[in-house]
Amino acid sequence: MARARTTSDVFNAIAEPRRRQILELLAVRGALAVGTLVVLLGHPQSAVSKHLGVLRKVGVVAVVKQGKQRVYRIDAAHLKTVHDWVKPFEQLWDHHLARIKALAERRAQEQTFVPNPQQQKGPS
Amino acid sequence: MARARTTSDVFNAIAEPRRRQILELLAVRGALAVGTLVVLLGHPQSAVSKHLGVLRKVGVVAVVKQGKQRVYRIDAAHLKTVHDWVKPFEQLWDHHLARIKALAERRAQEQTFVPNPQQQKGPS
DNA sequence: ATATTATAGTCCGATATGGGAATATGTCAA
DNA sequence: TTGACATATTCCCATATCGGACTATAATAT
Repeated sequence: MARARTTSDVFNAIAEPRRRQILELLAVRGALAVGTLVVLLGHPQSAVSKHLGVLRKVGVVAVVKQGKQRVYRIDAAHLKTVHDWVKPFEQLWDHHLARIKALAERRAQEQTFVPNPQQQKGPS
Repeated sequence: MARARTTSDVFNAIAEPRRRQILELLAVRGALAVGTLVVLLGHPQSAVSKHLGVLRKVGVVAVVKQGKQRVYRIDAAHLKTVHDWVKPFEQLWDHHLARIKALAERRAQEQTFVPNPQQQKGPS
């Protein structure tokens, strides 16, 4: 098996910096035609279209034909997926949990509970 | 150029589902030795170690030697990067912005302002 | 010193990029 | 119809995986 498809997941889709940049622009300006994005980003049209293609397949952006242009806008629902995932980690940096972390670290030793030590293959 | 390194970015690091799973476990249990993770995840030790390696290089986890075990814990600061990035998009789904989106879409037409139409190569 | 345990790292192979160039498709205009 | 414009798609290629099997390294026990 190789690396996962960029179109398999929002997480994979936003791993690419340029794709994130596109989303940022769409968020700020509301909706943009490909040509506008090409100008704003300064990347070749080919690249922009391909990135938009990935974002489209994942569902994080939606298109609307408008004459010969295609206007893209964000479909934030899928970004919410990412948000919902990181959100729970918030507490780990929000509060000064440094001390609690240290505590957990010490506790990890006794808790290590390795039921089946040195197991090379996963269980059925 | 090919795909970006998984170690280049937190975004790239968390693109992998198993890596996300590891972070979830570490968040809940506080800190865990590799062996424990191997058991909990059911993946071969080799794979777990490699994923931990990626997370380590990105800085989202930290290790502490404890005898012959290595106890990993989350270093949430780097996850905050992701959080800070998606956060601004929150408003796009929080409120029923459907109408506003539609408005922006219509507005996009006039606003399309393509200063240099059909530009295959990016500017210097 | 030697064996054992806990992890990390290497080698291999199949696969999915992402960029550039060129081309295809689709839409409107004359 | 023919042509120009806006986008999407295809080709080619260098590269970075991810998993599995195996090996190397480190720490502890005997």
